[in-house]
Amino acid sequence: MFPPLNEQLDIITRGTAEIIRVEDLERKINASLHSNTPLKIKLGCDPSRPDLHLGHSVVLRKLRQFQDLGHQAILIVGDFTGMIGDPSGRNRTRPPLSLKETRANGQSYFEQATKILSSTKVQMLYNSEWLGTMSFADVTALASKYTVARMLERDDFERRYKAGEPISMHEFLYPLAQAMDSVAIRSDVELGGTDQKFNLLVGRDIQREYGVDPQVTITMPILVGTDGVEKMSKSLDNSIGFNEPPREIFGKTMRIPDALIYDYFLLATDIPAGELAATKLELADPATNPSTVKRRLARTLVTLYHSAGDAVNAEREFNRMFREKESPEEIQETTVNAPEGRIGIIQLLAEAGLVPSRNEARRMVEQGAVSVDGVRIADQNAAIDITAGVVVRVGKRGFRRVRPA
RNA sequence: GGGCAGGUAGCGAAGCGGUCAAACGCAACAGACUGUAAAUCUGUCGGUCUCGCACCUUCGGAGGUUCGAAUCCUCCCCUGCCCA
Repeated sequence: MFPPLNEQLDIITRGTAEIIRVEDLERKINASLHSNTPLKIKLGCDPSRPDLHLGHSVVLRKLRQFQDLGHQAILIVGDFTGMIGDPSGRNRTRPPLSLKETRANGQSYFEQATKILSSTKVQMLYNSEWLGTMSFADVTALASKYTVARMLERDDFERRYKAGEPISMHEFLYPLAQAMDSVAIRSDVELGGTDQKFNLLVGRDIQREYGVDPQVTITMPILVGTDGVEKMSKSLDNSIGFNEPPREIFGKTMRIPDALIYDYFLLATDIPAGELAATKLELADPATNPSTVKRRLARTLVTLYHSAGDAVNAEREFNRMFREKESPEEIQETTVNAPEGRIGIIQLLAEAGLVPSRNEARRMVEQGAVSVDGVRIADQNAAIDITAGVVVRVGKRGFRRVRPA
């Protein structure tokens, strides 16, 4: 039922950043073939950030490949650590979650992840199940198996330590907690981004300490965000989410720097190797207009998360807005109070929710970013007649259809 | 427990009694140019209006001194380093 070793290795190796160690992987695959049992492939999920984006898809896609080879995918929801939160002074962006929230987020994670994963060969577990029952003595015993010096090997810790930035004790516990997950489920392989390398390796060491055959760690390259600089992340606002509407996925993709086109094809789509190579050549050819390749990428991504039909529509919409410079077909509507049908432009922008403050509205008008029904409004005191309903635009992408209340 | 150094707008970082809504850099936003790319140039970047060198709310928190405080004092909270 499983493909032969070489075939498996070929697929598993493709696109990875690092495999530690390949010999272990071969050994495990052979054992799996021999006993006809699937390998357990672990992937940790962060329930505090339940919106999946293309960055997550890199590693999920790899997991999917394991599933297709007949192996068992195991998603570990880090609800236990999620409930503790992150009380370290610097990072208050991770408020503790309630049990209910972590379950809801876990469920949402699952729904999104199965846009890529096969929903049949996947198991989802919450790590509070085993971490929550550990006593302080258990934790101490676990902590005794790792040294501070080794913890400080982690780039992130080392940097912060040298820079005099705070590191809370519990942060040292996180890698150990993750490692306990690997012990608990006896994972054969753990997947993660290259930024997770340290944590994954701790898993190996701790498994060994607890008499479990150490997992193979496979790291995948980090997908750069739409800004072309930082790693893709929702909080940096440079991500493209699974759940975003077709138009957004298409538009955001078109806005990525050209240099990223190939990486996105490589890491975030599943186009065949041959096509990938052709795309590389195409991009290297000075006669190619990168925007045509980028359009193809955008269509591919929309198709992946929605449908081919949605991709066509999204592109048409895109052309309409930016090539023909017209308003989009569907615009969010609001109503605004306008005695006698007229309203000041500043008031209008503010009430329609197109700007966060009236000062911002003034600035936008001043800078020539505002138009009503396609006509630029340069006067802050302009009174707009909205009795018939108007389309108000701020900047490149802020549209709103406004009618009198 | 003791000593020292710090906590300023999204981030980094000046300011150290008035001319501070607070220099500068990054990020962000808008305009021009484009392929809604990048790069570049220009402008903006706490809030309100009667748009003024106006008013209101900000410089870890709470009080206080002063005509006047981000700047001085007191207490508290938080961070780093050193000593114990």
